[in-house]
Amino acid sequence: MPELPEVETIKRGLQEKIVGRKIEDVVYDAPKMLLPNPKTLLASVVGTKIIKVDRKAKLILIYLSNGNILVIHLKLTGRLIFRSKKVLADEWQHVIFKFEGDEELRFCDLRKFGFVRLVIDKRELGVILSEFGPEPLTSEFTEEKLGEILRRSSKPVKLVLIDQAKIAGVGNIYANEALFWAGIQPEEKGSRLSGNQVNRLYEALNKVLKEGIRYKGATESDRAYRDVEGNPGKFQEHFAVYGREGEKCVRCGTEIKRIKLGGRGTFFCPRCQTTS
DNA sequence: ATTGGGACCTGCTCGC
DNA sequence: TGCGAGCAGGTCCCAA
Repeated sequence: MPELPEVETIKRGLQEKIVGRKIEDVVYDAPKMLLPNPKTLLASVVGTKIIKVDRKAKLILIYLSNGNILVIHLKLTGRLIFRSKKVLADEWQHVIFKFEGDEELRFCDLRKFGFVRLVIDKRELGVILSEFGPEPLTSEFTEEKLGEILRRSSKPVKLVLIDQAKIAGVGNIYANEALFWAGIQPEEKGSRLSGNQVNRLYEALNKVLKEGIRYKGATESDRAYRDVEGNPGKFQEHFAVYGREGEKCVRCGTEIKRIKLGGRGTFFCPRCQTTS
């Protein structure tokens, strides 16, 4: 579910709500979501204060006063919802961080693929983060860099975009949308893109990621992404191709097609998106 | 070396 | 109405 814009929206919400709070307790009913294991994690977390919240790729990073860091991945259906302890339980809540005072943070996840991982220090965190490619919307990610990444890849361009080791944070929705706005067919090999296509793809990626953030993420179904207040995003109202198989292209009216690439649904306009 | 499939889980939607 | 197949925003692991 959550891709860069969704996780960024959650990060911003958490910065506002949980920084400075002291964690009084952690309760859970899904031990597999706590890494390396619940005992170790609880021992290091209970009693600490939250110093800082950050994001890298699709990971939420929560820095604690004892130097440890919590790394959270929401996978497909994870949510982090900040509530008063008095509010009725949320659907699928499995790990709850209880703060001193009236509030708590609920990690909800229908499919339980998500996890909270205890990371000991910045050195260990560095090892984890070094696996990721450049972060879009930062100075690390230039058009030249994107061109270099694509040139080195014989895979379909869409698979390059969602490969976290190559580019951080882009997932299925934003890859589909960016390729539409760039006018590139998803199966085209990265190495075959022209300079002009690379330029368009760079601009399109920036455009859709920024829009995703502006609309506070995309919520496709009622069991998917929510922000920290439990509200859905709005970017799904602006999808050009994702989930629109059989509907008309917003640009030329041609029917949107759906194929499978790397096992995942891939949507595109057969007329607007070409293979050069 | 790439690629394809299954696994991890749960629940909704669609076709028969 | 019931039932099975297919699908879902992510990622890891193994086999061909």
